[in-house]
Amino acid sequence: MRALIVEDDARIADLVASALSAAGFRTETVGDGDTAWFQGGTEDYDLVILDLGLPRLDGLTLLKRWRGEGRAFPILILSARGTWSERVEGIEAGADDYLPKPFMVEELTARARALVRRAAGQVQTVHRVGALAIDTNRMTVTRDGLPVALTPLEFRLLSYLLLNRDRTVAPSELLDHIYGTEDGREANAIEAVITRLRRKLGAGAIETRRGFGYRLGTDP
Amino acid sequence: MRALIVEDDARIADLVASALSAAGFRTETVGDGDTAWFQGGTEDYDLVILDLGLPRLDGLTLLKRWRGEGRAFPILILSARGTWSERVEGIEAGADDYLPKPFMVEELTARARALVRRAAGQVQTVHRVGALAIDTNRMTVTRDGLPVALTPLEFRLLSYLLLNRDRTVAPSELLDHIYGTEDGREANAIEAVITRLRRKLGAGAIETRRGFGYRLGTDP
DNA sequence: CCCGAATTGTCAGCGAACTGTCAGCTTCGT
DNA sequence: ACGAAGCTGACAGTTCGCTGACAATTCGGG
Repeated sequence: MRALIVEDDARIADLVASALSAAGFRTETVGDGDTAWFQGGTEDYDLVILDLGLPRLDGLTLLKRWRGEGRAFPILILSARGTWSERVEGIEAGADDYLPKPFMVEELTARARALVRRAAGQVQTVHRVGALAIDTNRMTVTRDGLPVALTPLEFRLLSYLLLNRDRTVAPSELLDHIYGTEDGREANAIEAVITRLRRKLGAGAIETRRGFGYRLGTDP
Repeated sequence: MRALIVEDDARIADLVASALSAAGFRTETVGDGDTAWFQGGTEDYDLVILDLGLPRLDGLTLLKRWRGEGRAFPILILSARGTWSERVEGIEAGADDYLPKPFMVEELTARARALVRRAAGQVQTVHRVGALAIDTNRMTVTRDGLPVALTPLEFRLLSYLLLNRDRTVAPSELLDHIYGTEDGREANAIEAVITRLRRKLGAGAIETRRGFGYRLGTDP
């Protein structure tokens, strides 16, 4: 889960970032509208937290432009001015939810989760790769139709490979994405997880490209 | 099955309309209280979805007027402001159910179906899961035919798992849905309720997927 | 208004599952 | 054939979830 935080007040940005991190998101923060426009236009996020009072490019304008471009990520608006008409305006412009400041962090994380769930519920979440069927919504995996029990870490790793199944993913990249920005594990940790995954999914499920990294196996 | 959707936000109205259509309803949408009052007064519906924040005629007033006229269709209230007192007020005014925004469309359709069934006098609200029979209308549970006494909290938790029985529900999601947006409990509170439920329903009734969450046991 | 019972949140200890590390082995590319 | 990269089994530290006990809160009745 990747979240973009668009907020010029550094204190609030930090608050939001730590709250979302605790809720399982990986967060990136930008402080002005121009940068946000660029980031949101080129990267894919699962959630965007958008402050309306921004320097250089107004939040509402930014929102409309993104939607005009067909960007579909869920957007949650933060605003100091909590009037009803402004809320309606935000929703009409394509926001998915609206939270007036000041807010409780619990409420923020609760709504963030709800948004992501809602967005996820509307897309097809079953992906087939060889003999595997991976349901990212129910968080289940079957192999030749039989359910396979994965641990959370294994599932996260598999999901990331699935998300990038068209290319080879370097171990260092896996380290970055599977774990938060926490303290560093030895690179070998990834290999251990790969081994455990292969034991459960079959040897051909994940292929190694020596010197580069891993990718989902195209065939058994 | 004919449903009237009273909602001024076009995006939400569309969402609700498509969800109900998929659930087998014929839908009509109106965007303000006056028109709704006319439609609901002259036509017969099997279900009305009512937004409280309406232009021209407030939702609650509309509801009371309809009931005062003897209109008996089931009414499901949608509201952004999810306070408990408001919910009580809506129910007292004659609403049959209440759903706070943001909501999941699955939950909406599930409740809509339940309302219609209830109104039709078909007591088809008994769900069977393994040895359990759960009556969401009379709020009773039997295990192998013998009644089981659940506390309100236990029943709410069980109901939510029942509503989402096809997937694994994260503890944090349970926290969000079982309790209002009230002050935060420790996550451990959920575990305590689960333990008490298992003692009453049998160990296999609720299964744990470590690291992911809970789901209703498919079999003993 | 007070008392007792039922309900429900919190805490601490325990056991099991998860996962990082290490050491030795295998495999691959040159 | 050799070295580096990757694999894997074993092991141990840590986390996660379960549960019994207790406390706080709610609710109903007298």
